[in-house]
Amino acid sequence: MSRDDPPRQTLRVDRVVTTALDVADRDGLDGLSMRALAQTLGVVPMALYKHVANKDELLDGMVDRVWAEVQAPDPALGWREAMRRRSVSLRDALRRHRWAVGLMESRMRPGPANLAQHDAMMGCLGRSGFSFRTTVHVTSALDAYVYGFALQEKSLPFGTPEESGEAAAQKLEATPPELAAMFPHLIEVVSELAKAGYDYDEEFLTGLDLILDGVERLRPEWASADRPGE
Amino acid sequence: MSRDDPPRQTLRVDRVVTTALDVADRDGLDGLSMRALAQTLGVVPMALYKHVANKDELLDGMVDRVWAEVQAPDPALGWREAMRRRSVSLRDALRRHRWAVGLMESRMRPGPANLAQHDAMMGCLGRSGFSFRTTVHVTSALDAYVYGFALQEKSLPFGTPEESGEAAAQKLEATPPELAAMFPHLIEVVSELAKAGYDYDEEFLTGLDLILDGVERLRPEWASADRPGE
DNA sequence: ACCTGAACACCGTTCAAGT
DNA sequence: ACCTGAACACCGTTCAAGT
Repeated sequence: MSRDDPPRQTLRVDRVVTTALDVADRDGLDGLSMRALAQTLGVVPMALYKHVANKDELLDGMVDRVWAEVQAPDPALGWREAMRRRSVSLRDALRRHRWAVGLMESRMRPGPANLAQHDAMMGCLGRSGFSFRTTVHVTSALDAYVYGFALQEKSLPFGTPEESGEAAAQKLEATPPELAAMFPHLIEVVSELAKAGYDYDEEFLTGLDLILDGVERLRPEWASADRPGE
Repeated sequence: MSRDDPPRQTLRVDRVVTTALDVADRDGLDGLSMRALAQTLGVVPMALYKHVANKDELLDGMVDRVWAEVQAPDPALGWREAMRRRSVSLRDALRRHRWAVGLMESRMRPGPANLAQHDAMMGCLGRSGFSFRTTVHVTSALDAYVYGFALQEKSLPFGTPEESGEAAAQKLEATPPELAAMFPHLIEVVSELAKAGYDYDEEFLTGLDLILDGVERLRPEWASADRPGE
């Protein structure tokens, strides 16, 4: 645990993690090898192992960086707006770092930013009158939704509604008629999408608000004041 | 495209994919190397390449097997029960094949079972009076939720509520007091969980029903008969 | 205190042969 | 038609050595 003796040391670890994020953002998780990272840093692969114990510890550090980018819920906004913004912020972070989606909840040693983020969630909901049980339900439902949405979004031909409409149209055109005949309902929806385009932002917010509506009904009545004030 | 000339051929591919599923279920996606798979099949690694073009095509086949395990929505049940059961079925499949969570929607060439499943979704919702827009919203919200839930569940110390309560208790005990002081709300929730345990099934269904409630309100009024009958 | 080079046990995949 | 062996360009990581 010689983590905090010489300040230069910490600085180096930071640089390694920062560069690792850059590499993963650009080349994906597959493109992030210890060797490739070392080369980007202008150093021999083995030099990295003075700063991180192994690749897993590097990933821990990277994931906590992403957590640090997520805006904590602000109780001053009222629980609903606070949850809404933090969910949007989490999705945004996962869009900036697509490689992270599958890793955010799977780390066995959650970092400080991760803990702080979850503590803020619990605090915000508890203060707003949610019971322990309901707090857990809300967190579970919201997080599942955001992770799942990010997971789907990650691999789809992303971009503007126009671009995704275009992609749907091409897919449609490339579909042989005998296949189209087998899946008429799917074809119908895809051709609607080809015309109308697909707006991920709008889609995300629709589902998010749908869940928040549901959460509202889980809330105990005695905490009916929507504004904070403890 | 010599996929269907000799029946022996197809049989072999099936066996390769089946075995690959077994290996991945047991050893995870990391444990599934072409070399390990070959060894399990009692064959030299290169022999596999007569049956699948490459590892990616193998994964395509594996993912479609998982899709085939997912119960298609049955319009005879009414849209709500149909959606509910298919969501539960999808989660179950993802629990049996934890390696699949990140792959279900990321394949560029969706297989027949995948297409059939999505066609059934669109058909069921369309028949129940959902507009094109709403059909897309419902599918997006439900799927995001199921994938995200499965993603979280995948890595958590799974098992019975008692086991997860136990795990929470241990985590709590291992937390140094100065860390606990920094995250009081989180600690509070975890200690509640340690007492009460965490029931994943109940949690999943709570969120699912919350979303289905929300979907109900998205439905056009003119389709108010809840039973099918086209 | 930090960096290096050689080495080990792995990957997916190509290519030229074997039967 | 199917299987094989050797090889190539990669992995993460250990270990002994260098400065």
